[in-house]
Amino acid sequence: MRAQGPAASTRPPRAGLALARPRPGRAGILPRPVGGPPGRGARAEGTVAEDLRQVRLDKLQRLVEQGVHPHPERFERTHRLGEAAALPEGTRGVRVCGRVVLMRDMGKLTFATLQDLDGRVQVALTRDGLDPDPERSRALYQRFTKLVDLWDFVGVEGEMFLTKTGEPTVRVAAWTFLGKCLQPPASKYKASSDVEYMWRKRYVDLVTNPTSRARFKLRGKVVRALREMLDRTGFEEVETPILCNQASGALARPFLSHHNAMDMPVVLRIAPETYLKRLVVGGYDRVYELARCFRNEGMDPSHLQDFTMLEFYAAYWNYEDNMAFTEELVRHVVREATGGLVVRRGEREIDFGAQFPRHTLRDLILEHGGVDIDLHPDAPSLRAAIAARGLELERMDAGRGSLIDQLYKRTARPKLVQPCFITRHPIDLSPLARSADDDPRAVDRFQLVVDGWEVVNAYSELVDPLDQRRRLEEQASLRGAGDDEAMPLDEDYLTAMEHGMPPISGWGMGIDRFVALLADAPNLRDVVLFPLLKPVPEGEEPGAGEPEGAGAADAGAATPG
RNA sequence: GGGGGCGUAGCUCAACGGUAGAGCAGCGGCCUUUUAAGCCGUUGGUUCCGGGUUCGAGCCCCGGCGCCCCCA
Repeated sequence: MRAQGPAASTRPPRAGLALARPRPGRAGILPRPVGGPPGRGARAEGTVAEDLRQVRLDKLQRLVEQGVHPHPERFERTHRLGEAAALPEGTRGVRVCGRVVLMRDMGKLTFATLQDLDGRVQVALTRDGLDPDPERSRALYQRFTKLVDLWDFVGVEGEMFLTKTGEPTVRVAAWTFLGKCLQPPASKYKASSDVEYMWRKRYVDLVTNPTSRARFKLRGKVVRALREMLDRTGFEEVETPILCNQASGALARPFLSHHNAMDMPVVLRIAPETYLKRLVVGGYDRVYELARCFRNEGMDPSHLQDFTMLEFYAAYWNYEDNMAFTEELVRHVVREATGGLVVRRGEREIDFGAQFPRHTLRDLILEHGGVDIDLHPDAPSLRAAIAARGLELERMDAGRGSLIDQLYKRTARPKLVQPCFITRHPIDLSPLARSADDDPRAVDRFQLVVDGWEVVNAYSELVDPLDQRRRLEEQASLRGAGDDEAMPLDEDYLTAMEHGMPPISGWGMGIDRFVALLADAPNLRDVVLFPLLKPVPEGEEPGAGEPEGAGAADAGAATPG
């Protein structure tokens, strides 16, 4: 606030109105210790950002002094901004509101562009057009040009007209202040390309970046279309627990937490699967859940620790019924959400219109990796074959199922660009899937892979409680041996199964992945509103330079070493 | 875990180891049809943090923080 005019140091508190004031402990008092570094003269207090903020606070103050409420309670609009922009010339009584994102002040005429989540419209204010009385009109006009900043909210009322260049515009007869932006706006027109900034400050990203707005709009459409078709085909939506006693339904490590009142450990679910299957026991024969799930695992562009999975279960279906349904469902959603069946992804085009080809896992690995897994019924034999091909896998000491999985991910999956189904997974990797009638080592399972990403995973469910117990015991022993991805034994689930299950086919889709595919987003975090990031102590950066002196007291343990 | 990259004004970005700059935003002024309006003037810096090398560091070295990408 140096040389910033008279407003800098005077901020009389407004009686009655809770006006924001500068955060305590920020600007102001910066006692220079005696032994401070030479050369750098006494700095004025405050950063540029704080100065800009103060300018806006002062404007808000002046609005209040003019009798304007700093936080009005409502504004009745007749149209959203995009709707208004489509209105015919001459439409009267148009009331619209939104954020001011552009302003062009030409003295006695000012154009501003208002923006909301899905549209924009230009408005025009003139010095003489805001009140019959010239004096009052001028005052209202200046209130706008002097006291409204970019990113403030305003409402206007007026008539649609076309400018010389044909732009639909509201000729403003009256305007209302609706909210102040105290922070200096990020940008007038250029969206940030810094992903960290986009993720940490999503609210800014949404204002500046039309691509982001489109992605989240697409996400909404995808979810709506999924729900719509499931509801229409007789599925019931339910909600099952996120906090659980044990993690089951997938091979993954859970997040751990603790329930204080019950003094017991809890985990966050890694999948809703076993709960939904309990519901099938209870009579829900078509059931689904849009389930937030949590897996405490490594991070990469196609994995989130906190993600959304859609699971559904259909009694009396097998996995082949489900594959047919999946193809319909996916096509329906792609068409509803994108308007077509061909999706551009980077340089590639992905065609959801064609029949999805079906491959067995064995064929894919044979084709791309040169190993025939059917010739190697046990781990040592398969391991030798892999080594003979000169392939290095991350966990060569793993069991046969895991070796197959690694082999597939390494050799075949990256090559699968167009949508395709993969079937016949090894039983070791599918402890909850029904084994194939013609091959006890394989299960009745399929995955849908698009552009190298697994989007859907589904199978004919294992409904035999005795077989289930054997397989879970196997998993439990793996667990005992240190594999913390293996599944723990879930007695309650086994008991539920013993009450009887019909044939079931279950299905799961990674919503974030599917949306990212359709949105051409390189990273799942681009389709999650607020992805988890490490915190950055923002603004409260202590220890500004002086190692000794009074300022050090609040520094605490900010920087070790 | 290994390798590579990024971090400079509110925002987007410059700056051979030699005085940290531009555009936009902000502030003051002019301007009644602009479209990232224009013109004149002007303010604004902890170069992510901490050490080191050097006469001199945004740049080189070491350590740390945050983020991205790739590999196992």
